[in-house]
Amino acid sequence: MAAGQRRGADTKAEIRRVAIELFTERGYEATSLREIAERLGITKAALYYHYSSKESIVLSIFQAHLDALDELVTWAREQPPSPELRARAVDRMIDLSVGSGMAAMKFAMANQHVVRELHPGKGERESMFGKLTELFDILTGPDAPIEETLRVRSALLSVNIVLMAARGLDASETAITTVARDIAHTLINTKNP
Amino acid sequence: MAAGQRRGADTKAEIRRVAIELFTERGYEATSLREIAERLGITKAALYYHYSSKESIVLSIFQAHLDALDELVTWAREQPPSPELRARAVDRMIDLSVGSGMAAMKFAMANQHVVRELHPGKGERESMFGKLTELFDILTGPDAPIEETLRVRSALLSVNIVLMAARGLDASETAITTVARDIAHTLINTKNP
Amino acid sequence: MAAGQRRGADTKAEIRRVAIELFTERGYEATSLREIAERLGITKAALYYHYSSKESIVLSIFQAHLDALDELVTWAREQPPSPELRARAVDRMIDLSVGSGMAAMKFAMANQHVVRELHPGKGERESMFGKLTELFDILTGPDAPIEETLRVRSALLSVNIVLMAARGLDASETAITTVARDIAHTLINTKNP
Amino acid sequence: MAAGQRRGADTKAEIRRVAIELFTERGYEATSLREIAERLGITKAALYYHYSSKESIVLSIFQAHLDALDELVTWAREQPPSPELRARAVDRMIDLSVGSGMAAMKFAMANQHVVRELHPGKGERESMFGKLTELFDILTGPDAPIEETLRVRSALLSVNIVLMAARGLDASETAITTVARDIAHTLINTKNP
DNA sequence: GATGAATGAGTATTCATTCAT
DNA sequence: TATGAATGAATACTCATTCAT
Repeated sequence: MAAGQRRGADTKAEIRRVAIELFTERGYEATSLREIAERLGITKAALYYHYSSKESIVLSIFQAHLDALDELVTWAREQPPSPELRARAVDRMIDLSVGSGMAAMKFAMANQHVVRELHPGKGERESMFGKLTELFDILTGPDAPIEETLRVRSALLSVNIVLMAARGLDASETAITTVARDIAHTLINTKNP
Repeated sequence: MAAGQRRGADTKAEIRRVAIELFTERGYEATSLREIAERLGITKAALYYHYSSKESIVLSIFQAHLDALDELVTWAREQPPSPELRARAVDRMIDLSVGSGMAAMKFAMANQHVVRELHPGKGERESMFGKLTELFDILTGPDAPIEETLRVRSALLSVNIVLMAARGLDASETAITTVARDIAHTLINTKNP
Repeated sequence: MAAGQRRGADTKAEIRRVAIELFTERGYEATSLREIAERLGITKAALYYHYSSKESIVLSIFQAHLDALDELVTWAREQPPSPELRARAVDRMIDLSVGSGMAAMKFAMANQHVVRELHPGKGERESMFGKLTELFDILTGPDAPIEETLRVRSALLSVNIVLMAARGLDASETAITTVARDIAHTLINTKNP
Repeated sequence: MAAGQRRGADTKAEIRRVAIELFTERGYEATSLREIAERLGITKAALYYHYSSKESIVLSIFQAHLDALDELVTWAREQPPSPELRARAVDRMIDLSVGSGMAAMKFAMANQHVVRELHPGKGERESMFGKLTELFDILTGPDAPIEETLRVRSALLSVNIVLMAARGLDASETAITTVARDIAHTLINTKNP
């Protein structure tokens, strides 16, 4: 009984925090809004006061990451094709995963099909995978040998693999990105044997 | 009239085929048994004739992969610690992903939390992640520097990253495993700079 | 800062106007207070400053109409039974539907079950249908043949049918009441063939 | 506990029966599927086994009526414009309201906005109001005086008014249609005074 | 080897309403 | 005169599962 503004803290941010945690741990569909609400000690209806849908929570988690990726793609598109472009792109890609980007990254890996269907803006190209693909294509032309293509793409995804490797290991964020950077640079500098 | 034995083909296998496809594309929870049944032109109840639960379908998809991993771990455990152990383990790991193993692999990546909770046998150690962790630990002792640990683990997971890189690219299985092998060996042979 | 007294116009009347419009078009239950508030550019809570409940909005729309009907019934009750009573009652009934009465009428037709449950005063007799029934009974005694009863009642409801007929036709209020009056008088002057 | 086919009777028809009753009495939105299920002694999920949505229940109630109206319109469209066309159309219109048509009619009056949004087939013209309008237009050309138009339309709707008049009166279906027919014919034969 | 009919527990979402500010 | 933040109860709908036939 009795409604009104009870919690002083930023409820919206709290929701995001708990949601990303549960979505990542147990999966998006396997996490119900009831669970999120319960864990926060609020009602489901309160969630809806702050977010208009389950999907909109995900979007709010992802928007910053998506924008950053966008900026990276735009930047890459404008670079003249040079031997160092790959190296710099790879570095910037890894930079996306620091701080809050890391959480977004983990969420994305744990919920690939959700991310795949997440078109925050208007069209197709707006999706995460659309943007990644564009970046891939900028760094390896269409007639590069498949092995090279795969290696360069893998370099850009190096954080992902290290993140998987780090599960259960409590490695610091620094350790993770350091190794990822290392791997990435190794990959783009290796020629096929 | 005369219901029963309609489809001569192996219905059980058909179910598995469709299920793995949908589970991988749209996610385990996001795929309902109704969808699987509809796509096969049978009823939900018929699914239950062949499989006792949704989870048991997943298990049937995974069992072979799990057994193979088990065998690999057992083998590794018995090897004397030698410099080539890592190389041979990495190769065997990649061998797990050929043929039907590849589908299992993809499913696992798309549904990590499902796999994490899948204990076909009795205890904790029986889970996929439990086994992987054991393998990890065999190849890098507990006092290896974190960077080395991460790199070796990443090597063992190289197929995963190449699989992610290959999305939308129609690379052949051979191309994928070749690159994965390449990456893996590069990783275990690189010393920290 | 400085919240409060923003809209000079009569907010209460504005609410009533929008509410009756939406209630009539989309139905009472199908119209949420959120929609009304949004269309007015105010908050739901503001609605509650002006009206104590959703039902009370309806009541405020209806009260005048109900009072007028009340007066008509009281008047009819006191008339000596004469051959012209029906004619005059029918005319007064149609007079109820001019001006703001027309909107109330349309609302009532579109939301019959809401009106049926609307007892602004105390008892049963206070409801719109209770009052109408009383009027019906005054004009046709209990032993009139059913056909006559139906015809007289229909005469009293003639505006309703013309209103239904006029949908999508932009007929003037005058045209509508003229035809209704016409029909009503025809009905009470026709004997069963 | 224990599922399976418990009720011998035609559950689908039972659902329709109870639904139309409640929808008409209390309104479509004001009637929940829970209420319908409870009154039938089944679960909500059982409703969904038989009908795919709340709307589809309404459609199943309405389809026959809609088809009959369609046939009437088609017939009217093909008739040569003759003085008797109106009379015959009006009669056929009233015929639509006998038997199960009467229930559909009552439902339609009590839930006008639901019916208005019910497009069972493809386009706009498929809606109940679209069809009615077409019939209206066939019987009164576009340049008929508004009074005549209203009167003819009212004639076609005569059952509706008598139905409203009959509320609380337990008049037989025959009495209702007889009076409606009477009124209708009176209306189309009256010239403006 | 399969189906038709059902269930119980759950899901995301919406609504009218409240109240401290 | 209003609003921001919340609630409790409901809603339509879906899902994995069951079992008699």
